[in-house]
Amino acid sequence: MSAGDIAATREERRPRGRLDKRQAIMDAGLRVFAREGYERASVDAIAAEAGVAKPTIYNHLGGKENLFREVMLGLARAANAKFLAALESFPSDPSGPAELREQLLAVAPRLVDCYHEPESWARQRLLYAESGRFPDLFPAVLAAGTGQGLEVLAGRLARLANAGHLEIADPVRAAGQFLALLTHELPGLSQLGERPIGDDVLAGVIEAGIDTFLRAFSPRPA
Amino acid sequence: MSAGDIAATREERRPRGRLDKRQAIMDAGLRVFAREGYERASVDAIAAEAGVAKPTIYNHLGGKENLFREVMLGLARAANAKFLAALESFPSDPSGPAELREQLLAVAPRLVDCYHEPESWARQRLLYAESGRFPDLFPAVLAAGTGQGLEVLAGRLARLANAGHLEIADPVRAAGQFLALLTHELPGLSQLGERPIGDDVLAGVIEAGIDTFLRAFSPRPA
DNA sequence: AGCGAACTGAACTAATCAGTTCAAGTTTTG
DNA sequence: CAAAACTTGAACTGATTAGTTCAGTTCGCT
Repeated sequence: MSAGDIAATREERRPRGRLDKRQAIMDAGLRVFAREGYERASVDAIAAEAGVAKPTIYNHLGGKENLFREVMLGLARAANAKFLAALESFPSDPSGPAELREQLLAVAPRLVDCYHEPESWARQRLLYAESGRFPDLFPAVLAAGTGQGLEVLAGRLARLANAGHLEIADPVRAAGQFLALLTHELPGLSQLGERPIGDDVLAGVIEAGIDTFLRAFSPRPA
Repeated sequence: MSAGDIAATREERRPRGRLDKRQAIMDAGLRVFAREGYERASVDAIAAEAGVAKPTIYNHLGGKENLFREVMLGLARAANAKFLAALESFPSDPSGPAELREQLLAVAPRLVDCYHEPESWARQRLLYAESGRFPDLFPAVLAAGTGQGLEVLAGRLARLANAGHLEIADPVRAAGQFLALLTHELPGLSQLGERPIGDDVLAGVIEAGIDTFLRAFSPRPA
């Protein structure tokens, strides 16, 4: 019972059944990978943190490499879902420039949040760290994650342009620039996610990004 | 002449001299760290690739952790020097908007190059990967590297604003946005440095970034 | 020449870890 | 209830690694 009571302090009741062992393993895998990195993360540590025996990991996920891949793809899918949900409140028919700015300022924090939450930092850092050893991971994560959101955002911008609220030649590129303007300071400010950013600082970054974007893409008076 | 020649140190006459062992170790360390990551890189492999016995590494650099730190700081310093050199040809007194744009388009590839060369990708990826285990590394690399360049670029922008060529409220923030607009597509396009980017594609990215920047920060007609 | 410092190669320690095996226990299901 | 499937803990293998030690070699310098 020496290994058990460590896990028992975290989960009050450990169902020995085989129900959601897989999800528990993936959750623990994410935590340990994020904390230690791929190489230093030991399968034993993941098993202990998941409250599961080591062979169970091999039963469900086949091994460390596959577990890592599944964790990363899960992160990408979750991030994409959250990003798309945030895009739901993207302005689609503002009454004028002032309302457009207001609505952009309202939705931007939700979009930036997608880049600033711990899972996003973990995803990005593990991706940067391990895309050398997992060459298929970067395209896969991009496809399941940010890539799709960028396309949808581009569509939203194109609609605004079509309605005369913006002047955009290349919506996909403009969407990338929009996100870059909103997020480029985050790595430095948050020390790659290891330090919180003050709400006022974040609001300043967002406002500056939105204003630069609007100055660049607002229709010019003829 | 002896410090830079890494390619020849393989099988050729190996100078047992004591002078450039340290640099050979750091060069080999960079290569192996970039190729394998910190954890997977073995000191034996670095010693072999440097053409040096293992104890020599411990004599010169004290151990794996310290070697890694030195490699990262060396990368940051070199990147900073190259960035500052590129900034020498940043426009300082253009005759008008057209020449300003032309001069920006001329200097931008040199700046973008600083972010697109292999050492830059290695630095960024190792920094993202290991800043959890080396918490002091991120601030140190930022201070020795990008941080300084950003300040200098901000100064250049402020001079342009002061001369009436641009309208900039916060030069440091504008400098960050300038670089973000120029570089935000690089990770995706180059697969974190593992694939080359076509010159025409890169030129398109640069032109789009410059144009967005200029539309946002050009003086408005009163 | 010759002294002292640096370098070498090789072996050695102590530790870690991925993945496997197995006997015994538990859950699910027919 | 009973068979089938899953889980557990624990031990074990095979391999790798950081860091150290040391006797002998080579180099720089006077």
